Amino acid sequence: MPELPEVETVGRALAPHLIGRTIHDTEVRQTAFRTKLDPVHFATFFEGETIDSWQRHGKYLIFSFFSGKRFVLHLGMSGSCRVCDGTVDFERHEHLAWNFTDGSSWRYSDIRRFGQLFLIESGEELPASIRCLGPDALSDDCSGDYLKKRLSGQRAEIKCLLLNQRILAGVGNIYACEALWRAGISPFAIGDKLTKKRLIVLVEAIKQVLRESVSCGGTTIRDFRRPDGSEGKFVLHLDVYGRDGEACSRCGSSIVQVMQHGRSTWYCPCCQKER
DNA sequence: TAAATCCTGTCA
DNA sequence: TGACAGGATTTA
Repeated sequence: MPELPEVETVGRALAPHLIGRTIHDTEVRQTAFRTKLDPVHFATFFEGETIDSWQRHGKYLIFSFFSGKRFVLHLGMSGSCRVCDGTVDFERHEHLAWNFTDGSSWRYSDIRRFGQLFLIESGEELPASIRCLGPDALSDDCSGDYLKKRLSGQRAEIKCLLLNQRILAGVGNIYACEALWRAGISPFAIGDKLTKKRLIVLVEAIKQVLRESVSCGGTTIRDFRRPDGSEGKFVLHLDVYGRDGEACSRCGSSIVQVMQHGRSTWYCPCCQKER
């Protein structure tokens, strides 16, 4: 699913259609997501609420209402949103709708239903899973200094550590592979053993690849769609992800795919070094 | 720290 | 038909 650039793309595209709009009612066609949804609570929570602002932390979108309530959405592996006219037919995996008083409708579809939705009352704190997130990967708090301290004593491989949202929020499988390639760091390097100098390079690579992807509207591998239905174009700029057998664009060696703790990793064995 | 799990779809 | 898919949590 959506990693940081895809979530940012969704938030930016939705914002003009949501901010300042008032929800008239909702439709719930499916309740079984990662977080089970109570349709009655869902309906009463949103009715009459007007959206004030949105923000993103890692892969989570947080919508705030003027009332002080908040709605947190995580797109899981296959979640996507669109805004359409309220009279438009639901698509096969379109499970939720927020119908605005102006006749438009915000739809949420999620093929695999791994999405998470949290309804936060005014004054209530965010769920622990969000409070425990590491700094957003694009924020100033994400620095070589921070990573050096945070990875101290971490004996896992750096690829796996980058996927840990409690360390850094927003990086997923695609951008972990891409950032490590850009930084010339092996996915098998042990977190604790990376020098501060190399972590500074890594942080810059992470931010660079994320920013470039945001400017391309994210990466579409298969499911991801921007709210206007278009695909994320960063797929054209991937150097290693999904490119096993192809030549490394830096050194010409063959890109290799391996399974690393249950997730695919693509890397160049020649120019990505453990030390 | 690793594997299993939630679910549907696609590809080899 | 089985393996795998952009994720995160629970369990062993």
